[in-house]
Amino acid sequence: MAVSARRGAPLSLDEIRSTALRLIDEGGVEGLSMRKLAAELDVNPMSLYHHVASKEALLARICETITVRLPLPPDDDTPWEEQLRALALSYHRHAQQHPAMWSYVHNHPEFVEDRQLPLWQALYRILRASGVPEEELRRTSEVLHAFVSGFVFAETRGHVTGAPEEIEHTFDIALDMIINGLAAR
Amino acid sequence: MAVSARRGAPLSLDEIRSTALRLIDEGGVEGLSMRKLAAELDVNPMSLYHHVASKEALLARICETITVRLPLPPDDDTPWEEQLRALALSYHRHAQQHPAMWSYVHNHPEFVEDRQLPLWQALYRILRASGVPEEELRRTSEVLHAFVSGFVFAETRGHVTGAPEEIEHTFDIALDMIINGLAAR
DNA sequence: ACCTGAACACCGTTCAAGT
DNA sequence: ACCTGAACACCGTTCAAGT
Repeated sequence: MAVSARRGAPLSLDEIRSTALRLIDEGGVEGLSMRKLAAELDVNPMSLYHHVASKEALLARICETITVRLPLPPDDDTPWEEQLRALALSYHRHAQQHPAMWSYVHNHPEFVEDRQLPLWQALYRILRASGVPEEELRRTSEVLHAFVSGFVFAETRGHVTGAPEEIEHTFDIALDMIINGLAAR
Repeated sequence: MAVSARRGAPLSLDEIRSTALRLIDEGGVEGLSMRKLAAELDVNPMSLYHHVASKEALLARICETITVRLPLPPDDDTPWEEQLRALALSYHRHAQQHPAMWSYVHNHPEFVEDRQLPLWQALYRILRASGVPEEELRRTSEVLHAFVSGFVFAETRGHVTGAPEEIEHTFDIALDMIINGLAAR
């Protein structure tokens, strides 16, 4: 039987992951170290490596979990403009909840590039509804994602100025530009 | 007189800066360490701190120099659409020359947020020509910058797929969307 | 004025050993 | 099976000492 030096339950991947996300929310990704995480879990640093191959692998796991949690607009018959807006707003809101982790995702798009992810499937569906031809879906979705995540990232970094309502308004303007640009295609 | 352990000329800020930029071009910002930089300059790591307050301060200096080097479209009477396109293309080309450093700038927009910088002055001028009212200049320029640098960053991170010509085409589409979105305002 | 060596307080991770 | 301690190869930076 494993001897836990700290409490009854043994260390679990889930516990590692959620504690790491909390520390990241509090102090940024650069503030997370395997040693601090272990201390927070009241465990030897090396114990973590029994559940996770490396720090990078742990961050990849966290990327997965927050990406999967992103709420998506329902597939109903509301106009595509509204659905696209809803998707972008959901992304925005979710990023504001975990800004440091979304910055990390933004810096490591490889963790989110799988086109089978619900995020991309939803975006494809909405773009099809807007009239984007099948062979342009990939390209157009890449552009839109770059725009939205670029904006959200800039906001996270304090590069969008003004009071909160003003920033909200700026985000609306950004969305209008995207939607107008798509419609004028 | 200072005793240089390595050669005739004493260490200079310029030499530190250009060598650091070269190392960053070769191995990314995360591949740069003060110790490696010192080794490359054939100098004791601590000598660097006589010319630069910290690693962060050095990176800030490098941000400045590459930002200033960005070529800007001339202030002539070509249509605003063309000038905006030229500015974005210049940004794009310049970022491709120093991708790692531009990624760093993207992650640290505070080094580039001074509105007196030629980059912003040029963008303001072009947006005025496009009919954006004075009180919307800041907001609109923030959105455009977020879009363009978001796209360029995604490309740098390999998140825009396809052969080089195809990526070029995707960038064109992105610019069309921005210009159409602006024109439809 | 400019440079240096030793030292401090951190990292991520390997490896052999414990239960 | 799970956990640990010591150790390795790195960091950025402070500080006192050299010329």
